[in-house]
Amino acid sequence: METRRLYNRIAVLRSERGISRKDLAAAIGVNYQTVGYLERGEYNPSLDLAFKISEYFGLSVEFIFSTKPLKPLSEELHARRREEG
Amino acid sequence: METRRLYNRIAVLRSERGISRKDLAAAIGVNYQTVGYLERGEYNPSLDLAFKISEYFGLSVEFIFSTKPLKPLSEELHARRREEG
DNA sequence: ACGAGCTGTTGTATAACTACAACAGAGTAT
DNA sequence: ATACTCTGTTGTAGTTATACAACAGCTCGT
Repeated sequence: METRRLYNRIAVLRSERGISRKDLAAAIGVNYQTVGYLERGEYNPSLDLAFKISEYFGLSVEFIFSTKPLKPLSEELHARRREEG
Repeated sequence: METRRLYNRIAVLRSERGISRKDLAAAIGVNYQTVGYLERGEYNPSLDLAFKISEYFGLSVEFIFSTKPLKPLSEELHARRREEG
């Protein structure tokens, strides 16, 4: 299968919560370099790992990972506030 | 990483829609035996493939795949009807 | 200036996923 | 009975994901 490159919000979510790659890696049970690979998009996580990340952050898989480039959270939230008050 | 075995509803969804493994495989761009492996839970899909399956059925990744054994759709729906009318 | 922690990168090795070919069994239709 | 489709299974091979070690660059605090 010609693997599509997927996009994700791991770096942002991690930074928002002020945790290091090592912390996240330990929490989800992978090597800390693996987190780096994922954040840089050098390869995609397995579905199992995607679920672990999703569970850790308490967010859906689709919120964290996407087949299309992700807009910054700040933009999305700001736009929503304008629209809906 | 000791990979967890994940559960999925691929076989049911496919059967509901009356499509064969070959049809599904062609639609999502994998070998038809791969669909068999996934349905039997012999291995987990990559996140990319999980997204393709999700897109194909128009259902969320979490609806199709789960870390815990999935209740039959019939049971879940029936229970909901009882509760909510 | 120095040490400590975080990040990016490179390299090698193993495990997991996917492709592909081949065959057997069950079911269905002709 | 024969042909056909679908499914389950086995085997081999290639690609991708993960582990682990090592090192360089950066920032921050001392």
